[in-house]
Amino acid sequence: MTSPKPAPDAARATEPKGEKGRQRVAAIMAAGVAVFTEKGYDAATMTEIAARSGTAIGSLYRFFPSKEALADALLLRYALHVKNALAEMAQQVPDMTLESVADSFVDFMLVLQSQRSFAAALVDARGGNADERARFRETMRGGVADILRKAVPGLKQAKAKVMAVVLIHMLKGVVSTASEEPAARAMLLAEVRELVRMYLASVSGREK
Amino acid sequence: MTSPKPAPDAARATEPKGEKGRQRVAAIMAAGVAVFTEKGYDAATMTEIAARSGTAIGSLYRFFPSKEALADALLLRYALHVKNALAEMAQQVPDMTLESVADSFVDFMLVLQSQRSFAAALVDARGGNADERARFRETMRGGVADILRKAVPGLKQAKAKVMAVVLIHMLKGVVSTASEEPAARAMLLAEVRELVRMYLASVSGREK
Amino acid sequence: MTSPKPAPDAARATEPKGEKGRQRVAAIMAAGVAVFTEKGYDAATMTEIAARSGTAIGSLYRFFPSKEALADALLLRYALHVKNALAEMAQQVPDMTLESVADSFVDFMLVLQSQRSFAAALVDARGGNADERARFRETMRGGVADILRKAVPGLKQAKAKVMAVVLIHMLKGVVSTASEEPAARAMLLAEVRELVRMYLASVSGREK
Amino acid sequence: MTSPKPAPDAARATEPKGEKGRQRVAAIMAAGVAVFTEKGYDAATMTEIAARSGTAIGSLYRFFPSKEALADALLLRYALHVKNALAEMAQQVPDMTLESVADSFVDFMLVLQSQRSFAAALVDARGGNADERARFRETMRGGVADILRKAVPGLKQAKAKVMAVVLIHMLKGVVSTASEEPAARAMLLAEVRELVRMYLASVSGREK
DNA sequence: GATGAATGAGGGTTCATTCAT
DNA sequence: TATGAATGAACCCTCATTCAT
Repeated sequence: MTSPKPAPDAARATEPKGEKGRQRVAAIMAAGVAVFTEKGYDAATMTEIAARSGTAIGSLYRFFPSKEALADALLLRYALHVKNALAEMAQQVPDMTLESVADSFVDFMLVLQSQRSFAAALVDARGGNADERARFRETMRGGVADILRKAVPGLKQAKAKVMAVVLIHMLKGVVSTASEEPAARAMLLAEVRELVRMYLASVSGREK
Repeated sequence: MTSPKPAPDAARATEPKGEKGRQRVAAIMAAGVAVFTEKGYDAATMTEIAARSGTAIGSLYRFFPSKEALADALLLRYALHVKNALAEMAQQVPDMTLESVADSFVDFMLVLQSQRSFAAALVDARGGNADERARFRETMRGGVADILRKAVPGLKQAKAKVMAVVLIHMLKGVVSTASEEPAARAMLLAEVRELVRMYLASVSGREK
Repeated sequence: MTSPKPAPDAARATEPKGEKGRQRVAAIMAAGVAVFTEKGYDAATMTEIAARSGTAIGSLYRFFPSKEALADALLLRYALHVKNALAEMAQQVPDMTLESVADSFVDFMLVLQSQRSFAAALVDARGGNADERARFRETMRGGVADILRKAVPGLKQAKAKVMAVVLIHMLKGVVSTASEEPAARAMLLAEVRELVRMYLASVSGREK
Repeated sequence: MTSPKPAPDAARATEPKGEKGRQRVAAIMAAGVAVFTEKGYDAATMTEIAARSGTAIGSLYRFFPSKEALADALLLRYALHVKNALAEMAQQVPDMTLESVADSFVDFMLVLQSQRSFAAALVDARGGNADERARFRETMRGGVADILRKAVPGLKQAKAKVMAVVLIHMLKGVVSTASEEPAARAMLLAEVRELVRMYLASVSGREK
């Protein structure tokens, strides 16, 4: 299911030869995440991404043939990251209480954090390829739904899917807290944590 | 706290003289909402907004001295709208059960719906002035917190504020459902409704 | 047959309102002819055309929304010019000897001259829209064929068409002479003149 | 008159050492002809020429220090080709009738055909060095003029030169036919053939 | 010598904003 | 005051050419 060529045309040139190339690509992607996050897809300029990554504009285009291709590659990488993290989490679910699962979800978002906020700029906005965005959403929902079904025995597939959507949305709130003041932020996180626990607990009861 | 000049420089020229001027401004704002919603802040062009509102580009600039000013004015008007709606809701809270309050919140978002999706283009994205966006957020949070404190006697100010932030985030999920298929959407809405009820109910118990 | 909107999308904005606009368009077209002639379609730059016509680049694009549109408009105008000139010539043919007709063809090219050499840059090269080029060629061939049939009674349609193609090609030679030294040029023109006469005379004999 | 270094700076590095180098150069030139023909001088890219010839871009630049140098070298080679062909033809002229000579000219163009159409991309367009183009033209004219003087005894040098120019132009028409439909093309070729015969015959009479 | 990654000037095009009419 | 033609900075992207390996 995880083919070696994940995205046919997303990042045509993301496979540099030498070590140097890899570093360059990494620098570009880092700068891309930064700029897309700060400015959003439209307002981000390839020139700035090039400058911030210490790359000549021409070089940037050698690795990513278009702005959209760069956004897609970034999104794809993030999607893979998330997918793996969710898969890993899924394996540990059997040994966890429902509460720990809830907390794990929140922690999961906290870890993604910075990367996540950039994803918001690309996924929720008009950034990059629409298919790529849809694919990403599906990956995320599927992964979360899987975990839910393992955490809550007897949970029906359809119900899990719906819950996943709602849960993911709630978790996005975790990321939003980043822009709050530290004091307020701590309280917000605690509140979200509580809410997520409550949500999971409630299903367990309802689905029983 | 609410000074008579809510937005210092948001819409410097929004005070037209005659009836005609008011119509102009209304037409421009309507077109602005439409175009910003469809294309997002960056991709929206002043030229199109002018065209759609039947206004000459020069006239548009007489009323709104910049693209950002237009976005700010739109946001401000929306904020007022929301503020009033929340205030109205606040008055009815005393006679309502907690459950009805929860439902009202969801219905409130469903009513905003279309306007809301445009706000997303401006608030959550980088559209317009940052201060204006912050002000909007504060208005929203304050209004919701007020309602919460009326609905849940004994709820502390600080707690109410935190809950408001979380609740608002949850409610944004209502708007997101607009992009889902009808069938899935109905289920999602029901789920969110349930969650909001649960959230309010839980506080009532806890805070007691 | 000559509809008021000759080319549906060739020069969308070539109809300026005021006298000033007309002057501007004229200046742009003149500069366009000059630059396309000197550099050829590909090497010509919109920036230079703008500069030479004393127009800001943005203004140039108001009148001609793309480089191709400009080339097409130029070609269209030239085609119209040629069409009219040929039509006019056709009317005079009945009263002319075959020799005068031959000379008229040559003179016709001499008059076009400068315009013609630019057309070469657009018609014979890859300049502008392919359809536009094909249309132009057909116009030219049709016009010349008509004249031939009037000048040579009994000339069959098919034969006239073939002759037109050959004749047009010969006449292009008239334009090429422009790059020769004056002395050599005069001789060349005389030679071509003679050849054209001979060509027409020969058909008269053959077709008789 | 024909110095051993015909083109001072045309192809500075066209003298490879080993057999391998010669193959390289041949491959590059072949690819150059192909790409220039297909795309025209401007649209042709050095990268594509390198790729099609299986050469690294760096190597291509070792042999041909610039795009213009490559075009010039190609043109030079073509000029030599034409020169030889004309010289060969010149030797056979004494035993030929004027009609056969005329036909030979047409056949000559038909043989060049493909190569010729590429030359058009370079000679008639702005490809490569202007001097190189002038030199090529002179070569062609001289060769044709020589043949004419052998074919038509008593033909004066100056007259031969003028005729050569006209004749060459007519012959270019042969190449243009390539873009016509087969049926039309055959008729066109026949017509041109007839015209060339007529032209040569006419001089014989006049110059007598 | 061969290679191809790196460079950056320059090209076509858009659009927020201004200002003469 | 209303208008919309005019402006030009800035954007995305290409490609001839260089040079470190």
